Order: sequence, then structure tokens, then C-alpha cells
Amino acid sequence: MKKVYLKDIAKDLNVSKTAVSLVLNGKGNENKISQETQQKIIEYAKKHNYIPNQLARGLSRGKSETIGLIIPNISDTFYSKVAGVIERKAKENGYTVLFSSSYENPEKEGELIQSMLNRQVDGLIIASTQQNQKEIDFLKKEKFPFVLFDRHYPSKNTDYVVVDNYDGTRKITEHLLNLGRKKIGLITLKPGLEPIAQRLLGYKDALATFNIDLDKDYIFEIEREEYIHEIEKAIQSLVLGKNPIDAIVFSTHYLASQGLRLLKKLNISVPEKVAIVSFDELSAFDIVDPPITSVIQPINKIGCSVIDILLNKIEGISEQGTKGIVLETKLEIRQSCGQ
Amino acid sequence: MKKVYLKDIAKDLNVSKTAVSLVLNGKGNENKISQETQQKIIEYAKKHNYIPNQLARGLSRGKSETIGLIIPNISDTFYSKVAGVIERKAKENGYTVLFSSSYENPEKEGELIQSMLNRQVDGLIIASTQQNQKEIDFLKKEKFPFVLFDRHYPSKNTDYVVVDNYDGTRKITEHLLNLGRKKIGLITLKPGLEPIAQRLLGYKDALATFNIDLDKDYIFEIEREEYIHEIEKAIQSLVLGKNPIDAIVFSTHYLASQGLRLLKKLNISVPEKVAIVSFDELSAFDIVDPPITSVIQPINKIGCSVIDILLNKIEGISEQGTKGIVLETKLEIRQSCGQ
DNA sequence: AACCTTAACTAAACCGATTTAGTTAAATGT
DNA sequence: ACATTTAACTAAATCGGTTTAGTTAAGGTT
Repeated sequence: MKKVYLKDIAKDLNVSKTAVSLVLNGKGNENKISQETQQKIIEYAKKHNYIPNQLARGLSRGKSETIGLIIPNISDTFYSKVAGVIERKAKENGYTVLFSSSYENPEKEGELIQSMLNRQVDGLIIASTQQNQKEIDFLKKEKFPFVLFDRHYPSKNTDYVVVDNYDGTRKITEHLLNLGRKKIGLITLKPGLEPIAQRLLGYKDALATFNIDLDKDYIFEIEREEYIHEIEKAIQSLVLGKNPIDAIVFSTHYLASQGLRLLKKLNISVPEKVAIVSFDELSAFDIVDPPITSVIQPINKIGCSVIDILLNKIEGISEQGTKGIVLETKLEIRQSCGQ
Repeated sequence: MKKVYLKDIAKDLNVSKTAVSLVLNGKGNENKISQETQQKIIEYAKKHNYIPNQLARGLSRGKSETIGLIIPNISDTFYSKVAGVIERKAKENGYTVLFSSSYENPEKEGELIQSMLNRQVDGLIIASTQQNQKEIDFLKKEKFPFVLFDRHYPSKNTDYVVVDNYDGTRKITEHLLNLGRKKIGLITLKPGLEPIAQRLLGYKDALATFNIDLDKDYIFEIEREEYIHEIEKAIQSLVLGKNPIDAIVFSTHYLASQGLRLLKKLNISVPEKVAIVSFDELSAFDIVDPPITSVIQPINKIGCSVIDILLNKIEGISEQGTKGIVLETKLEIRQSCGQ
């Protein structure tokens, strides 16, 4: 069973490559290829299991039916879940997805964008490190279809889909405040990323609303790469310091789970002594000890919105302007704050 | 800043496309292009940020520097983690990865294989549904580079990387038996997949070693798609039936977490009343209530082995025969079985 | 009978690279 | 002084499709 090409079909059926190509692309009628000819071409192709070479097709069409997905880390459950829905939706629309992790490295992200472009992807989906102004500007200038998600460039006019990070953190912080907790620590990442900055703001504003003075010693901004180490110091300081807290807000799921791990190690009872809440969650957060109150992100909606916008851009349906979508998070109350 | 092509460089520098191509591919010396010419080509390319069109390159070379990854579900933490290491290693070697989820659907898997092939991937990595003999045979016949992982076709002579599923389940079951548990249920998936069959075997043999008769009523084989529903029935029957068990072996991480969720709902104390163990884990298994004893899979090793074998195949370094790797799992004892 | 349509096709250019098979002019050998 | 080698290139074919710009023959007009 040798591989068959367009020209083989053409030769065997005594027609031109043009005819074969047109027919197999469903343009037989509009190009007045007779029914018999169409019939035999289609039959032959089916019988010999002809599949067009996408590289050739892509090269000549200038379109590859591929979209590029650039995320910080495919192993992170949040991104892998979003990737899942993006891939499914993309496939449903005839696109395959090329993915790469940037590992939060701006240069790497830049290279990935370039690499995806030279692979002729038709569009890009990026959860950016937010340090690639240059590449983003380039994409904009070239009017290349792309959508940012999770993190966007607030100062730039691009398509994006994010969640309301400010509101999410505010909700969990206020939940703690409503339950009477007053000394609330925050363990978050070093700022730099917009969502992280927003989460800090949400925390601060929640405290302000309850007329609680901000205590700088209660806020720990951790280096991502070092989070295992640094969080230990943070927890110790918060819990065993001179002015111990009675609640902690964690700004990501992995900070929360690692935090809980350490609280357990230190034999701090949660929620009796310290209540905890998390922005974003792991699927097991409802069965950990104690189940962790979190705000959860609408993963499915994120993925669907991203693909919708991107495909519209690619297929040029909606030319007009850019679209920014901010989705709401949902507070999931569990037992990590007492009841 | 218009996009520059090979021919632009050639024209602007008054040299041939051939020269430019050779030089930029590092074949300048072996083709005796003078140093000055090489110099100016390289400079020009750098200055104008020339990046070759991979579709064109792929088409003419018959190689795309892309590998295809077909897995059941990118959202599953096991696969997303393996995908992470595969992607990283692939990138290190100059390859990009195209991924698609089969959602355990054999036809879809077949289509994905075809789709990847016509996209001219240089190699395939497949965690197969094990129902695609035809496609696998086809790949073998064509001597197309591919590696199976997680699930392979034991009767076929292919490259693969799997873990010792039999031994893993045996280890967790024996762990329960060593702690004096005698009435051990098994909640697993409907057989069909080799790893699942092996896990059943491991369970059975562990019981046999301890001279415990197999009780068919203790084994529940669940339909994956319906697992949320069916596991509830299984748990109820095991725990509340006429002959209640004192331990449960779960054959996947999601069965284990859902199982624990239900046991909590029924107020069954774990491990006092029922001990549980899991094949494979979630990252939060050490902080759930109670922490779940599991056998864990060497994710990094799996990914590395897969890429190693595949790249060797693609680059034709080791022609001789096929390579099957069976990796050991590791028993992680936590509190879900008492101590 | 000359002219115009139209149905049914096709030749050849093109996409942007790689690569084979030369060519040319200078240097070297005898 | 002529043949041979070599350094330094290049023209053109090729990869496998898509697409533009025709061509040809039959049928319809006037």
C-alpha cells in the first residue's frame, strides 16, 4: 500500500492535478467539473486512502490549520485543563494544536512565539509572562490573530480572556473577615504578573472595607522558583512570630497546598488556629484535611471563549476591534475557615 | 519590517539561494563557500531576523522537526505531567510537539494518527487505547518511528515504556495484607486496557500469596465514562453490604479520590473501618484526609525514556530491533491504612 | 456562417525552502 | 603549454499541494 499523492490520482485517472485538487476540496461544482469525473476522483481517493500533505497544503495556502498554545507550564493542572478544552474545541473546528511551555521565561516565550510563527500557525493563544511587549506589539502590527488568556497586557489593546482576580481574592478575604478573622496573612508570588498584582489588591481592599489596618509583616511575596523554601519561612514567621495571624490567604493552588502541608507539619490546627483560603484549586481540595475554601476559575468558559475569539479572528468573521473578556470566579466554601 | 525570505537575502547580497541556504544551515564550509560570503550572509540574516519557513523546509526535507503526542486526555494529571517532560526534552532537541487527546476513543485515535502523519510529524508517541492494531501495524510496516507508553500492545514487537502495573498493585495489596486487612475490595476499570488487566492480576496474586480466597463480590469493574455513578454503587455495596470489606484497592488516582469522597460522605472512617490504597496519585494525596498510601509512577523517567527511544529511532542511531522498558513503581506509605 | 457562450477541463506558476548536478575561473601539476 | 584539480559559486529540479489564467469543443444566436 504505497502512499498516494495528488499526481498519482491525476495520472491514474487521466485528469489534471487541478481537477483532483478542486474536487477533493469540494470546489468541483463551482468549477464545473462533471459529476462523473468528480465521482471517480472521490472514489479513487477514498479507496486509496489519499490524505493531503499538510505541509504542502499549508505552504501553498499560507495557512496550516494549526494553532499555537504557549503557556507557562503544561504540567500545571490549571493550564492542562484549559489546554484540554482548547484542544477539544480546536479539533472540532479542524485545527490541531502545537503547544510549548515557557516556564515563565520571557526570552523563551519570545522564541516560542517566533518558532510558532515560522511553523506558520494560523493563530496564537498565549498565557504570557507579560514581559514580551516587543513580540506582542509585533503580532499586533502584523495583525496576526492571537488571544491572550490568564495574563494579558492591560495597557495594550488586544483580545484577551481573564478572570477577575481582584474580585476573587477580595471574596475569599472577605469570607474570612465575615467569619471574624482579623489577622489575615497573605502568601503570594512576587508581583510582576498582573493577576498576582490584582490578587494583592483584592486582599488589601477587602481589609480596608473592614477597616483593618494593613500589616506589612503579614504579606509575603515569594519567588516562584523558590517557593518550597520561601513558603516555609513565611509560614513560620506568620504562625510562630511575635504577632501570629489567625488566617492565611494563598494566591495560588500550589501555594495553598504547600502551605497546608507545612501547617500540618507544624501541628497548627486548621481552621481552629489558622483558617486558610486559596485562589484557584486542585481537584482534591474538597477531600484534603480540612477541605480548602477556594475561589474557582471557570476553566471551561475560559477555554471556550479563547477559542471562539481566536477562530473568529482567524476566519475574519469579526474584524472590528478587540475583545476583552473578564470572567467571574466562584467562591466554594469548604471547612478550612470553620463554619 | 517586512518578512524576509531566502530569495530576498540572495537578491540583496547578489548570491544564489543555494549559497544562502547552505551557509545558514552550517554547511558553508563543507561546500567551500568563502569566509567573506558566509560572513555577510550570516550577518544579513541576523540583522533582518530571518527565520526559515518550517513548512517549506519540512516539505523539501521530508522532515518537520515535529513530534506527535497522542494521549487519552491532556487534562489528566498523569498525562499532563508526562507531556510536560516530553515537551521539555523534545524542545531541548529542537523538536516541537503536536498533541491531541483521544478520549479513549479508538477511532479517534486512529484518525489522530493519520492526521499527525499527514502533518508529517517525524515521530509519534502514543498512549494507546489498545484497539488500533491496524494503525500500529501500519506504522510498523512503514518503519515509522513511534514509541508507545503507559499502554502498549504486548503481542506486538514495538518500542514501549510502561510501568510494572502488576507489581505496583501487588505491592499496595500486600501492604494491606501485611497490616492484617483480610477483606479487601478492588475498585477498578472495566478491563480492556493492559495496565488495568495487570493491576487486577497483581491484586489477585497478592491475595493468593496470603492464601485468601478471591471473593468476586469484592471486585468492581467500572465503566470509565460512568465512574462517578458506578463507584457510588460499588462503595455502597462493599461497605454496607452483607459482608463488608475492611480495605479497598483503587486502581487509578481518580477512582481513589472519588472513592474517598464517597466514604467521607457515608461517614465511614478511614483507615479505622476501611483502609484504602491507590495505584498512582494526585499531588495532594499527602494532604488529603487521611493521606493516601499509593504506588507512584516515575513520571520523569517515563518521559525521558520515551523521548530517548524516539529520538534514537528518528535519527536512526540505533536501528537494531525494538526496546521495551518496564519501570518500577514506588510504594509511598501514608496514613490511609493505619500504621 | 460567423460569433458568442458555456461546460469541462488543463498547463504552468507558485508557496519557500533544500539539494543535485553542474559551471567558471584560477591554481597546480608535469 | 596543456590537462587536471580545486575553490567558489549557481541554475534548476524538487517537495506536494493550490490557484490563476487559459484552452478546447460543443451548443446556441442572429
